[in-house]
Amino acid sequence: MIKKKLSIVDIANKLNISKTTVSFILNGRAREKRISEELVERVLKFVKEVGYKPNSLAKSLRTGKSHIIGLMVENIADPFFANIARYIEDRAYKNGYRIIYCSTDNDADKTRDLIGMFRDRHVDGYIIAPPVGVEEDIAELLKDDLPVVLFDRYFPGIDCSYVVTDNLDSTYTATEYLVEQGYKKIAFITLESHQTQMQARLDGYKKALEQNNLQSYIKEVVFNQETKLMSDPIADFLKNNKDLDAIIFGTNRIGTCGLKVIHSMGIRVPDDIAVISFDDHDVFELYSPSITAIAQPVEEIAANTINILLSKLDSSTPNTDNKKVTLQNDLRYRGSSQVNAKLSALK
Amino acid sequence: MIKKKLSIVDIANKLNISKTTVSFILNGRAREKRISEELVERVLKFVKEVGYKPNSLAKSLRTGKSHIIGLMVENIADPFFANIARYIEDRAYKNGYRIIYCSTDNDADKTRDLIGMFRDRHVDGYIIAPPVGVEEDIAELLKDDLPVVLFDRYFPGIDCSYVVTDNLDSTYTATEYLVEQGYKKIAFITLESHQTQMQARLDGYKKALEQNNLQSYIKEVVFNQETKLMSDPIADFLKNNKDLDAIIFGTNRIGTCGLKVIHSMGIRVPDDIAVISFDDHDVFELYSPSITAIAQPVEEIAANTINILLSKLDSSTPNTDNKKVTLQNDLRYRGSSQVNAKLSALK
DNA sequence: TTTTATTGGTAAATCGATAAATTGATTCTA
DNA sequence: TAGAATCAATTTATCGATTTACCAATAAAA
Repeated sequence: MIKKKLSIVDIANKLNISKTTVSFILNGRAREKRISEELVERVLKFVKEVGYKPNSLAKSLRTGKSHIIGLMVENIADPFFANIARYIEDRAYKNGYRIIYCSTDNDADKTRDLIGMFRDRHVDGYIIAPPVGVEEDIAELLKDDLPVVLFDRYFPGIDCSYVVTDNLDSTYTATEYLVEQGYKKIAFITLESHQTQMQARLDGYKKALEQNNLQSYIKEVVFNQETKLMSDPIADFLKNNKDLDAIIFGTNRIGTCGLKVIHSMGIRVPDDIAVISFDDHDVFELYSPSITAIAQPVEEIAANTINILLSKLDSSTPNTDNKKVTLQNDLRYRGSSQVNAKLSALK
Repeated sequence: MIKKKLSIVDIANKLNISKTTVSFILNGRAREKRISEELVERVLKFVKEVGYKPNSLAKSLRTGKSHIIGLMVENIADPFFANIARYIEDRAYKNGYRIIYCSTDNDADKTRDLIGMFRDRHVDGYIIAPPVGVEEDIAELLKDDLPVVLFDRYFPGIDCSYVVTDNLDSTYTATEYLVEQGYKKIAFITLESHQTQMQARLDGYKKALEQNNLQSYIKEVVFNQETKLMSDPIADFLKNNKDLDAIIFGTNRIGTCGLKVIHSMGIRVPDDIAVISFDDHDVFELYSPSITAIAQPVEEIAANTINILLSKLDSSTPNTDNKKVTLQNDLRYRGSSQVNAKLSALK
């Protein structure tokens, strides 16, 4: 007893009318097409009765619209991206859009491949946290007039909508804050990356140090899913720089990883060393004493991103210029730097 | 200069051959269809030259296969689900499948709607962490011979493949462990839920207490995205049960939330109270002293799930019986219970 | 009276692929 | 030498929708 799925033709046949009429009615074009109230009702009633739902593949093929948004994040397992994905998914869903997502791993080749796959699935819009190396592919999408919004990072040379945060300013402020508290040997441990946001974070740190004539201690770690491959270099770095009095971590991932290293080396926070991390995370809040963090406004980032895309997708709004949004981060001062601040004030 | 996308007809016309021939060649059926080597090469070369890629919508419409897997998790922002999603995505990608995902929020109506949407997009297979209330919808999918794998929970009454962990056994062991350490007033704080896995966790706790003739202290909290709405009831519960000496949390979400409450109330772990949480999380490892956790084998869960689905999708393997997998959890003993254990041994 | 509009629809083309049936020329087989 | 098989593709149907073009009958306008 295989219940074959009904098609619009079946509906039309059952009602002895043409499929065109059914299509018009189902697409709300009945009035426009002057179809009688009586027939409209009869069709709607029947359609509801048998639970007919139009095949969206066929629909997409004909209309060119898929009502799917392609979302490319660096790694869906990263809480920062997972939270953004969650918010975007919700807003999209409420607007009749679905999400196909994938993780790029910051791999340009993989990303290129994925963009290609999104294209031939005719996704209606693209939300991308792009890795370095896909500039041309993004440019290509734009050239073909496809709606694209970048987030977390962007390409300075390309005129494309994006939503980012003020990374430089945040690390600058955080570093200045540490300097004011009396810290002199402040390290910046970050991921090796040429992405705009990571560069800006580094630049903010450098700028603050330069202005205060302090030496910089920079450690760039290659990202790896395998935590150990990231911990070991950090441990080495700390061993070689025993006199550091503060560390700023460039991402939440490296922050939690760094904390584990610090922990295992028996270094006390903040008595031995003060810590600030980019991105907030439950770990930083619950660490004892809690860790100062640069919190990105996750919801705001997501909301801005999806809103820009939805307005591009909404054909009723004129295709305005690309929106470039930079949001402010929130420096959440917590015990890890403050307690020590008090201590050092007593010295 | 709008570069209209090429179709198979354009290719055929340009080469003065039939589109069917092109289709056969592109689908590797050239030999089978005895098409001359020379022509095959000419077509492949040309296709590569102009960068033609078949429209997968049209393909899906005709073949009924979409090469998309529908993934439904409770909440993609939950690290447990995000990590599973990540692994599944990778394996799927390597096998030529893409993922459409969505968060159910454990809402049966929303889930039903999403299943419907997956269906009319003709996803090839379904991976679902199902909320209570969609039994019939799952049964319907199975009746129509669609490949489905459930994970994290399942429906005892439905013959469907699933991958879960031994929840009952884990909380039983954890509770027994606390009892052995001398704890007497052990609370179980969990989410209000009728899902199999949550019930099993509760049952394991109850079983251990009963066997030891101890009183149970159970607090069920309604899940809410808004953390405060979960912290307040927990705080009330703790205030009303000041003499508790240990707590087991039913999920990572409620565990971190509970820790924050404990923290803000000035209760010390493990000196005042011992803590064990279901699901492991960076927070539990980094908390000081670190917290014992029941770690679910995330990768194994994901690997089993996607493997079962892929083998169902692989038409070459005969459609065997449904696989029902129960994996063992890993009880990671850490300071939060051990340190106190030593203390209480000294008393 | 002829033209134009309105009414209430329908038939056929189209989207871009795959699958089934067919073709005409040659070669093999009984 | 009639019939079958092989070759190398081609023509046509199909998937399930939307969209364009059209139609016959009547009413209104010029």
